[in-house]
Amino acid sequence: MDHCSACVVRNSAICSALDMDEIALLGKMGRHHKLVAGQTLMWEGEDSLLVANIIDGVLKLSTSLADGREQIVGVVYPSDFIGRPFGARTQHNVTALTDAHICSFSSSDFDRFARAHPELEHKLLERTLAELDRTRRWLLLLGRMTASEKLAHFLLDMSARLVKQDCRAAGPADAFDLPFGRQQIADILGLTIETVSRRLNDFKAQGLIEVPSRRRIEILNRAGLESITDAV
Amino acid sequence: MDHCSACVVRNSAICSALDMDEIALLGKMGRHHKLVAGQTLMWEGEDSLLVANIIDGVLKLSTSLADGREQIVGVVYPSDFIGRPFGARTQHNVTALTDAHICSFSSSDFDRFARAHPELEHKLLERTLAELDRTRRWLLLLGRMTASEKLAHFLLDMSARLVKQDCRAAGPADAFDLPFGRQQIADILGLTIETVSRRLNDFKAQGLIEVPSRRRIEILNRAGLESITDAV
DNA sequence: CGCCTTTCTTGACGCGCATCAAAGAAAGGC
DNA sequence: GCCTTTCTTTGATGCGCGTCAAGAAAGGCG
Repeated sequence: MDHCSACVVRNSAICSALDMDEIALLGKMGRHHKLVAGQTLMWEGEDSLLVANIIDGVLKLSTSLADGREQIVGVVYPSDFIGRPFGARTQHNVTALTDAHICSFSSSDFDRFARAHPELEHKLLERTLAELDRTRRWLLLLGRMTASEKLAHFLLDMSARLVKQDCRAAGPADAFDLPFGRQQIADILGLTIETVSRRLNDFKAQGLIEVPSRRRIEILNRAGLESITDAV
Repeated sequence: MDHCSACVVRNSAICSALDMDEIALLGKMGRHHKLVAGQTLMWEGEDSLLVANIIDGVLKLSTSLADGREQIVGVVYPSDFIGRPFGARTQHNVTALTDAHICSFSSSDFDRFARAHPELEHKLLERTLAELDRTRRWLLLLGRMTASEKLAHFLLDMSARLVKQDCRAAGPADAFDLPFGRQQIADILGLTIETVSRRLNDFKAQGLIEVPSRRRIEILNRAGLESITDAV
């Protein structure tokens, strides 16, 4: 796979830990893959057979209860890594939210390669530590915040992640398109779709945001949103 | 520090990745430390100056909001590892729940040593991946479970972790002492202390558990508790 | 042992968010 | 273009859990 030299995430994915020769070696084991929005790549509970780098698109990690209640436990973006190396069972579903490109490896191939390349493992460790920090902050959100606080937090977080890559000419500075529908926002924040809709309209009524189309958000008053998350 | 050869967690802590020579080297950098119950070892937001292995005792990781709401985001037991290697800021408070012994290292010493010893980093990676899996399941609990489901889950989880090390002669099989007070259980589950107390008494009234003293739990009907967590 | 502090329980009450229901808006198919 | 399907909004209602307020039990300590 000589795609690697042209890969758009080559300098930000974990591959950046490797030199040219190593990349070539790893590249031979990788398979480029295309996912359509809605497609599920891995299922909760099944053996962990593959891992992958996200080249393009957004995917969700989710778990659910027997009666259908669902919780999104992670969202991954280009250059992120998905899958569970080192022999455990997959703990959550992995589903594409948008059309996506990934570069996948067989778990066993990847595990073997990683153990032989400490720099790669180190990169993976740093990513995993950062993801653990982020997930722990999320516990605070789910366990202790009100619906408004959750949503304000969510919007600010999304703007931090999404604004840069959104280069629409017109419109105010803090504008972006969410890769989520209302139900998915609810599944991220531990709310119902109705509550998400209502609080979003409250924000609109307060002049904090504008919602020109279903998935588009424009932040009109960032300080106002921040004051909601400040937890006086 | 020649304590290492006599260390009780030597075969289960991350040190188990190392051979005798390496352990001796790492041991020289480590300092044995004693904590009393309630003592806070690290503070949210401060620079990450040390990491440590837990030798004995139980500690909590917690974050809080400006108005005092608190969420426990992790609980660590003997042989677990605490602190944030590789240069980030500490994201949560670390507080001893019981008297505790730890073996601590300066972050910078440890980072340098770890980067030079891939086997150690690998062990740390496996631990971090497992902790991330556990934390993500916790998201499901906080985001989507009712108070009773949360508590039943909690009790079963605690029994899995605590029963083995509790060798009190008398009493039924599934008996253990929690290292938590009611408030701490509430802070783990995203509830209030009153709700914890009420649901616990419900379980008692249903004959599922017995609570002979404040911190002691005896599971009388495990299947009954499990059916609560099954989410029909 | 008695006093004091801390922790836990119990009750009354109300709010926030879920639930149930239905209408409205956007998107996709042909 | 119209029709169907899917997603979102809006309204009415109710329950679960939080909040507020005592009171009871358990520890700690002189």
